[in-house]
Amino acid sequence: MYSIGEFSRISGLSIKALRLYHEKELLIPTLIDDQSGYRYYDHKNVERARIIKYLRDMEFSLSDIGEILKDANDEADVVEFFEKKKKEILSRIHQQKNIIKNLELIIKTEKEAVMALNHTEFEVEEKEFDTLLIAGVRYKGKYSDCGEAFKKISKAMGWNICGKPFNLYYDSEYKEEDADIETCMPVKKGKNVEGISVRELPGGKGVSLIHKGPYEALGRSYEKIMAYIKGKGYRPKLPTREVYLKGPGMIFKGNPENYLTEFLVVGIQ
Amino acid sequence: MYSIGEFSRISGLSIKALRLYHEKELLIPTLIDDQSGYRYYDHKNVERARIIKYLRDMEFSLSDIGEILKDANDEADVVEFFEKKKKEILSRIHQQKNIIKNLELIIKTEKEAVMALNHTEFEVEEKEFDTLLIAGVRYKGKYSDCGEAFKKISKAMGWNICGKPFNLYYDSEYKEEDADIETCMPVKKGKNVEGISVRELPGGKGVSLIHKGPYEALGRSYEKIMAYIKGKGYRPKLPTREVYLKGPGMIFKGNPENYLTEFLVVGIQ
DNA sequence: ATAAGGTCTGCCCTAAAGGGAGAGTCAATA
DNA sequence: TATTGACTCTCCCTTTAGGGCAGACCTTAT
Repeated sequence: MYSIGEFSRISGLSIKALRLYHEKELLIPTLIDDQSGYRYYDHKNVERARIIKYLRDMEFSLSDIGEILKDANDEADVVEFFEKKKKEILSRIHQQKNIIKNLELIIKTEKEAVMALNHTEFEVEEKEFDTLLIAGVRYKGKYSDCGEAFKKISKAMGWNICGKPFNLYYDSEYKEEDADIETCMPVKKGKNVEGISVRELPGGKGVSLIHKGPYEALGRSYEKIMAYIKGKGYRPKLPTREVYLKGPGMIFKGNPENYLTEFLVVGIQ
Repeated sequence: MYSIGEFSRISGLSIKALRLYHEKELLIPTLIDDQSGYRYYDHKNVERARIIKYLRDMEFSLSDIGEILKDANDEADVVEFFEKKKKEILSRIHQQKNIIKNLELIIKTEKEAVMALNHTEFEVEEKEFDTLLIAGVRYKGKYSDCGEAFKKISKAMGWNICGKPFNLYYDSEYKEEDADIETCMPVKKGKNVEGISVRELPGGKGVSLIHKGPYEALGRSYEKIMAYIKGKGYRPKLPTREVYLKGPGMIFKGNPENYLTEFLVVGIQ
């Protein structure tokens, strides 16, 4: 006969747990002293304690364990409990993996933004651009309409999206209203659906300038890149691109002073 | 201005949750009517509610969310929270995968036992046996000593074990005490360690008989297989094998009437 | 006898709400 | 204006599997 402390050391279950299991009638001491109320356990309890501990380690609830111990005398009878538990855990894992995907998306976005902030001088650069598969929605309207277009593309393309969102501007002049805009996202694959065109955007030689700061001040950087192009005698090809490297995030609006936008004129001659 | 019910529909948070978030000062209504105590929300609360819901979906605790909303104004500031959360979830997934492994082990064992119970007639069969890589512990003693030997092998071989445990009997006669026994488990790979020999067990033509019932009654099946061998004029080769297809399980002792043991005499001539 | 240490019950605490009681409030209708 | 029905308020209890603590009681050794 073991006192509760000894039995706790034997079974690896805490005293509190043993008292709880007694209360829930999962593990009833062999003897309870009438006078003192002391619980005494013997070797027959060891086996049952081992089973309970094992099932707790498998994360069965106490009520499940109660049912298992009540209904089952043989491993064969618990298989259905185990199958059910397995399914539960698998679906839990699935859910957690989705969360991780979401977390990683934001982590990655931020890391890239920090890299961009650290490693560029925000000067005009000439670069070679690859052809890019994109999903785009083209419309005439205002810049601010692009939010809705992004939502539409996100919904339609889901996990196929593989890069930063951007706008293509088809007007050769600056237009406040009624501008000819195509809102785009790079994709791995995808099909044309109502209003969304999936196609290749040609690459080639181009110039790039990263703009740091609020969107209201984009004009200055626009002038700068155009002045560079003119200075070099290039003839810019439409559409121009505006890539939103870092803007208002999925969670916070963020500080507009840290927004990063990349102007691209691809296909200079 | 929205009442709590309207705001609940807008934000997708339950009324109970909104009241809780108010109490925890995570989401404070724009106006609280002095007379009635009614909470009123406006559009400025919508954004914060969206963030809170998003973070709850990522399974952040309310206190974490409080810290995030207090300390951070920008996505960049939350990256460390996200990294930490990601680590937590990954370790949780790891743990759950281990549980699943354990569950599957028992499920598989039981399914195989059920198959064995259904598909054999418990008659002597002649079969061809493959060579088997095993880890074995050899000793002189009683049958009941094998439990400890199995524990030793399990501990040393871990996840390399790939089949049912069995004993090899090297005595040509039945011995109660001081029998020459080798306790074995099939393994995928492994090295000789103190007391455990990892090697190939030769296969070949052999006879098999499955015994259903308690170990005490093994004698009858032993006689049966020996009678068969004698009747065919085979000369049995030592050691004989006793494979424990289903015995007392990891959880329950089970019903001995359903224990399954396979006798094998491999290498008949 | 006394002291030390073990054990008892009972109460409160955790996280994130959900459920319900009983009272008060708002808005529309008769 | 009165009433009705739908909302909302606060307060309290419940969930899980125990942990922590207080004050009382018990066992065992010296």
